[in-house]
Amino acid sequence: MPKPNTALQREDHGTLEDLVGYNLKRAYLIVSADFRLALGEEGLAPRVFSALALIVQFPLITQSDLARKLGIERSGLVAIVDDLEARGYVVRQPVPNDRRVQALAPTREGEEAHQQANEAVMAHEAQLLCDLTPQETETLVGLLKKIRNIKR
Amino acid sequence: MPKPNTALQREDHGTLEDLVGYNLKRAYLIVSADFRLALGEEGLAPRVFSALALIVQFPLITQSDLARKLGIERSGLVAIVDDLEARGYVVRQPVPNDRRVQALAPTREGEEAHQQANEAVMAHEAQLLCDLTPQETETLVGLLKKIRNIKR
DNA sequence: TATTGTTTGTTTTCTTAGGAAACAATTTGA
DNA sequence: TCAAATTGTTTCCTAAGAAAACAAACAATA
Repeated sequence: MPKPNTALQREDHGTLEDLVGYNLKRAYLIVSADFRLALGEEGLAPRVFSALALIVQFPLITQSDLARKLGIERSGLVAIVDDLEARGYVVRQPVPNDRRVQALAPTREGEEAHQQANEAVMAHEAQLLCDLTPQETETLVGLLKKIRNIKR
Repeated sequence: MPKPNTALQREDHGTLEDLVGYNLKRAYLIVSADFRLALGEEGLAPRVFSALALIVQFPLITQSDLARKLGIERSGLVAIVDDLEARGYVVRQPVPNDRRVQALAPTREGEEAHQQANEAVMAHEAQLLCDLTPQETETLVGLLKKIRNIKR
C-alpha cells in the first residue's frame, strides 16, 4: 500500500533547503570555523591567509591589484596588509616609476609562514571534507568557480 | 612544438584558487549581494527571509528550536524576530504549559510577504545561476548539504 | 518542601568582514 | 598646463554572528 504524504516528501520544491544561497552560507560558516580552528588563536585569519598566498604567488603585486584580485575594496586591504607587515611577513616597497604605489613583497619569514600555513590549510580541508570524494571536491570547486565567473 | 610553461598550467595544485573555503566565500558574496539587490532596500535580509520561511513552514516553532534549525545562537535570533514582528509578519505567542517559551506564528501578512519574497528569491537565483544547468545546480546543492551534514 | 540544576528569551559587549566617502599625493592625458 | 584619474589611506557605517551574563520559569531530586 502507498505511504501517506509524510513530511519527508512534501513540498521539496522551492523550499529554503534547496536554495543555493542558503546552503552556500551554511557550508561556508562550517568551513571557515574549521579553518580558524585549524590555524589557531594566533594564526592567520582566512582573508589574511588569502592575501599572503597571492603576495607569495605574485611578488611585487600592487595593493590595488591585490584588492581587485581578492574582490574587495582597497580600503579594506589596508588592515590586512598592516597585519601581514606587523607579523614581518610582508613589506611595502616603493616603486621606481610611480611614487603612489606600494609594491608588496613577501619576506623570507613570510614565505616560510605561507608554506607552513598552506600545509595546515590543505590538511584542514582534506580532513574536514573527507566525506567528499576527490571527484566531488573537484566538481564542487568547478561549480563555485562558475558562480564566481558570472558577469553582471 | 610544445608551448612553454605558461602561468596557466603551472602549479595548479594546492593553490588558493583550488581551496573549497576560498571559493565558497567568493561565491557566497556574489549570491548574497544579488539577493539583497533582488529584494531591494526595504526588503528582507537573507537571514530574516530564512527565519520567516521556517516560521511559515513550522508554525508555532519555538525561538530556541528556530535558532537551532538556523544554526545560530538564541541571542542572535532576537533581533531577527524583532525585525519580523516590527513588520507585522510574525507574532510571539505565549504557550499554555510553559511560560518561558515564545511560540512564533506568521500573521496573514507574514504568509503573504513570505510567498511574495519567496518568488523574488527563486527568480533571483534562477536568473543569477542561469549559467548552471538544473543538473549542476542540483549537484551543487547536494554537495553543499554534504558539507552541512559533516559531524565534528 | 526546599534546593539544585536547566532551559528560555533577552541584553550587552565583542569580533569579523566588508562598503562608502573623502583626502592628499601623485600620475596621466588632452 | 590644467583637468581628470589613480593610489593608498583614514574615518565611519553596516551586517552577521559569538560569548557571557541574567531573570524568569520549569524540572528533578533529596
